Amino acid sequence: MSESSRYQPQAIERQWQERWNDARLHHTPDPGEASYMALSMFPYPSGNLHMGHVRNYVITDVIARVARMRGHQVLHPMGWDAFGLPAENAAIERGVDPGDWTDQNIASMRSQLQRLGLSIDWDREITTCHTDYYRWTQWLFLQFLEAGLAYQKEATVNWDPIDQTVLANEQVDSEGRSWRSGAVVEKRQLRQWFLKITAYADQLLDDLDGLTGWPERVRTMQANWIGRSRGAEISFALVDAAGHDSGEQISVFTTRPDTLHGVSYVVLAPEHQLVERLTTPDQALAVAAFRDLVSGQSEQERTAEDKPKRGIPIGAQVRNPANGQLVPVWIADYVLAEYGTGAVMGVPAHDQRDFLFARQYELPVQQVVIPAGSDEHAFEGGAWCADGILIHSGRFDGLSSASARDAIVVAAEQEGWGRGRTTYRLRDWLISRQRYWGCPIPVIHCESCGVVPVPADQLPVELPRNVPLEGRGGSPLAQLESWVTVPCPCCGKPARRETDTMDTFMCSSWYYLRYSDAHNDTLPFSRAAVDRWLPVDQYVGGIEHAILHLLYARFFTKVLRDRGLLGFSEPFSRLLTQGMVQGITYRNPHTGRHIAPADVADPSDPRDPESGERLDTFYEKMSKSKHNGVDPAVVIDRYGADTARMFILFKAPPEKDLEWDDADVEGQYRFLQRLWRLVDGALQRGLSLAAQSGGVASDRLTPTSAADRDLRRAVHSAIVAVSDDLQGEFQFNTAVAELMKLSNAMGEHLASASDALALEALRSLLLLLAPFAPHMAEELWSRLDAAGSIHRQHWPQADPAALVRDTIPLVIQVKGKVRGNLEVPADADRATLEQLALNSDIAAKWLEGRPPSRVIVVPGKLVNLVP
RNA sequence: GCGCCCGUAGCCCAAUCGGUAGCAGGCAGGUCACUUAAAAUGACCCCAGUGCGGGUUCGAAUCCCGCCGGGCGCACCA
Repeated sequence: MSESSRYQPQAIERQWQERWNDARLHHTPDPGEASYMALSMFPYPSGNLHMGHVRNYVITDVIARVARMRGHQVLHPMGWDAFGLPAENAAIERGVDPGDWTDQNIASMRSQLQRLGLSIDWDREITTCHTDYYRWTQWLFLQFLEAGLAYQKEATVNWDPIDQTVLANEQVDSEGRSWRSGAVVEKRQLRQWFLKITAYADQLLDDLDGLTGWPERVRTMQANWIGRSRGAEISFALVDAAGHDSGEQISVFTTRPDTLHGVSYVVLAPEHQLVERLTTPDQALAVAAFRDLVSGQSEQERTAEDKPKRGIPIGAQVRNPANGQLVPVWIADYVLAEYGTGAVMGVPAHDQRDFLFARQYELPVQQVVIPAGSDEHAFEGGAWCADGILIHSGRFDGLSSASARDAIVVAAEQEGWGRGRTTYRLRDWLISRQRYWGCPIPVIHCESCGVVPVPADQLPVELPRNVPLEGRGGSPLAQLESWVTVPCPCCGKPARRETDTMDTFMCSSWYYLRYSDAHNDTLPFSRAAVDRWLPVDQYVGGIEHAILHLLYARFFTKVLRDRGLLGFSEPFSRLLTQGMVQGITYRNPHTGRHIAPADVADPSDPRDPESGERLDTFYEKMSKSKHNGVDPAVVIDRYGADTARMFILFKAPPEKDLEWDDADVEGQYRFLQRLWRLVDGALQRGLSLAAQSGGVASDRLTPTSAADRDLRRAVHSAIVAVSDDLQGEFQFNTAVAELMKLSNAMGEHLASASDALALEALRSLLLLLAPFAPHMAEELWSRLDAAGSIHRQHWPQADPAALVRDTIPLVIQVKGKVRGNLEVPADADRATLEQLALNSDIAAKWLEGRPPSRVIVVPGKLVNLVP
């Protein structure tokens, strides 16, 4: 008989974390038949753990723990996405070394993380800014270079004026703002490094169909981003004023070759290379003025949809290859130089943009497609953009749009004026950055030999220390003459190192592979290790990477597969995108100021502490500027990690946003205290799990009383429910609710149950609790004298016999309305159920003696009598 | 503009295949018990008919159509 005790999470959590650590409990086993990799998106080491991190890692931890208990060999690692601008900015602002700053942040975040009781194998920790990691990032870059998938080119690129570097297209949002700094990006012409992601556009798109374990919306977002459209490229021959072919051509891209006979004009992007050459002298001044006007506009202004379309003829004319008709050439602001061929054919009858343009400039509208089974379309509302039947199209008249598209492409190819072509919205990935704190691009520029890769045995190209940083223009490395000048690896003559560093998304595009073989110093990872652990069985992270990181990682995987470095095509089998953690936010609607919750005297009537004005109250993503953040450390200090974990899992389904609520945290804490007292009561009674190695002999589990039976049913239905909630879709919130339900049932029946059944219930409850509240489960397990760590036990199995009921309540409906219940034998067949229902008082009362015209029997559920 | 997701008690959330909307769960609120009192604890109670309007069905939160509200993605991509 032990003394009664109180739940004191601070003491037990610390103690168990140390013991687990000493016992190497979370050490990764050798991979086997049932290998399972659970992975959270690794964090940037800002130095502060926030609630979003906590949610991410707790979710993954529960998944890892359940997988272990189900007998899998589990790899559950963690690392740091450690290159990036915050470290460099800290260096500029405070003069600290970016490497030291980052290492300190990592140390502090690691210890914050460890307080959560995560079952992470820290032996495989990786840090992208350490040479033992980025050496391999460079090595992989050279693989891309060798495969012809990395190249330099002069291009119009996005320049972030705040962060003073270029950005990839994926890193600029639809408003033209940088994903990091929020600044509106500028366009600059620069020579930059690119990875040829477009070479994999088809695979990246087509393989999305196989990613059935991914949220639909992430797949849709990637498909939209890749933006494949199939169509044709068609050449229009230039014709001079005298009517003779000049020998030059304009090539347009269209998805609607079936509308070719309806072309009224051809439009070039104002930046198109041919514009200067084709403009006739009489139009030269006007065209130059128009081009100036357009180039002075931001992309935002230019692509705003409600803006009127503007254009100007350049004086040239071209011949429509399908019907020989001569049409004028224009330039217009709505045509983009970078997409397709930078030129389009104007078909006002069948394209809304062309229609508006033609209206404005009084260009002819020639209808060539009509709705099937109808007369000609009226053009009051706009263009007819759907498919139909061709008219005014010579030999193609009468064909459907779909077959005309094929037929016209065939004709074009045979007659040499066009071909089928597919274009993409996706652009090659711009990976060079003009910043210091990144992975150096391992190439050397030699005047005689050109771009020379740094030989693999000379990797890593180490980032020099003590570089002066002021964050103003140009690559900081370029100023370090002693570092830049090196002998060419080919010819030995003096040459210059590349001074740009890589986009940090390069580092995060392959880190998940490194975990499989984290200490390999001859390769980034061995093929055997990576193929045994990967693809990641369950990946967990925020939706903000739906395109960025997740697209790049998929691209890397496919390239490395084609290089023979790994044997799979997709890196992440299943993806869970967790929702945001939101804090309660108070804002003064007039001043727009955010007020900290601590300064709000009465939350039921929130007032501005200064002016007394009523405040708006809502939930928003936690952030410093809104004063709505909750520090995980404070919560853990007060309630313990188990409460924090339970709350976060319980409060909302994992993929939905979670509203932080202190009262609910309190409630979760109370639940854990209830569990503690429940087990404490069992200890008072003298119960012990010491004698049980594999469980209780089954004959002793045969319930002999109603309380026993109810208890056992509650236990086993909880096992079924929690197991289901953790299978397939993860529903942690309902799983925790099931634990509460079970503890309620145990509170009711445990005292009157036999020792054997009470122990079975306690044992099951703790096993089910273990992934969620690992410290408490372990502590209570040990207090009950059970052998070994609870985290080395098998997940409990439900006994179907315990779920069987003798009788069940049968719902009696009359005309679909519930009119009463009938207690019936659980195994009764349809006919019996029908008879029981018909003979019941309920039937007598509601049918008033008339026999029903129809009887619907749903065994185990209900009987519906339809009069 | 196009596409996708969501809307259930005061609040957060449940509800296999369409089958008793809450003996799923929690928070908040109320009453009572215990206590000198309070906290803690326990027991009980209160609260929606599923955003709105139609339809299909014996039966709809669930399926279909149209609205309203909120969120997200794409957006002059030819």
